[in-house]
Amino acid sequence: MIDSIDIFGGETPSTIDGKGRTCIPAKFRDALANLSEDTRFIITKAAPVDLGDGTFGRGLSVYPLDTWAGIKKKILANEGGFTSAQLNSIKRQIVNPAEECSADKLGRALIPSSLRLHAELERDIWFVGMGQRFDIWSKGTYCRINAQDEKNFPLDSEALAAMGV
Amino acid sequence: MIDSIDIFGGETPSTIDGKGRTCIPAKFRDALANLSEDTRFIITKAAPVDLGDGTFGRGLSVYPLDTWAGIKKKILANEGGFTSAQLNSIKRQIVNPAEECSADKLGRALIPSSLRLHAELERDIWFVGMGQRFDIWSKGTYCRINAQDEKNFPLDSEALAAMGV
DNA sequence: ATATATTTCCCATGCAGTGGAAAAATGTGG
DNA sequence: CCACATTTTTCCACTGCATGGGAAATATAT
Repeated sequence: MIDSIDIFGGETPSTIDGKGRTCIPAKFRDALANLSEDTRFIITKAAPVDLGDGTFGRGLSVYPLDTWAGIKKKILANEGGFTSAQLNSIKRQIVNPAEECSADKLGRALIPSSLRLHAELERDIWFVGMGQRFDIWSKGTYCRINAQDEKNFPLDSEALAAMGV
Repeated sequence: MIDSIDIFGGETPSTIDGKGRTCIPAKFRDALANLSEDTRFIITKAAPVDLGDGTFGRGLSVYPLDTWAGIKKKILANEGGFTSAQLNSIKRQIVNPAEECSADKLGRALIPSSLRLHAELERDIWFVGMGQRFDIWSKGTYCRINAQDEKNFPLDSEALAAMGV
């Protein structure tokens, strides 16, 4: 059973060129085209990941236009029941930085420079399918996140058995 | 689904030159032109942001002429139901400082010196899309706001999950 | 009335973003 | 293992935005 949270999957290494463009992996492009005629998407900041050494790994999240519209609506309607100070903080962190983008005829997209800077994307990057969205990380950051995950929450047989793996 | 609150989006770094001029980012100019033939706008003081150390970050908010007219009308009609002392305070804080501006033929606007001073705009600044308006912050203030947001209300998985992210 | 400061307009320049072509790499089927 | 198709990367040329400076026009002060 494939449902709507299974749209984007898999990890794909890629690169960003000197002008900040990157080739969206073909399977993600196909998934976007599958989902809707409108293949535009929204790029924004991903939730920072605690690297365990007092620093945070920063990356980007990419949503199909409609998916983002739904999320934004929920945030603005404060479905999480936050205080107004918290809600403003959330807006500043992920709603305001969001930018609408699209791929050119060759499947490339320009990552807006402010977001490129935020995620420290220079050359080598990873695309990571996350179900209803996909994330973009610099290679270095993604390596550190993986190492931290392994140390922090090792997947032993117990943990896996609890989920029928 | 794109609606009227999605006009201005994204963060753009820029500068103010020695004459107090700044180039309005092209996408914001386009959005203004899209919205109405009259591309004038209103600049006023933004709501100060608590920086957590007893100080406040001050910036500016920019509204299309029509949008501002609607907001001003609501304020003056006291739709918020404030006491008259509160209402006067609100007027002094954001209605009175408001100034009408426009971009020159090259897309640059002169920020009135009183507002420049209020927001401590010197050289490096950020334009931040906020939906129906956009804000202008000095680079230093904007950095402090972001740092404060992260410290104060980190976007962890819990917070985001509450909103379907 | 004259000097000084402020604002507006225009030009020149550098650089970021856009698009296409083609080479290189990768995957696919025979 | 080879031939072919697709995807990804690199390269180059072009457009348009951003930026700084000079000069004209306007306002303000002396």
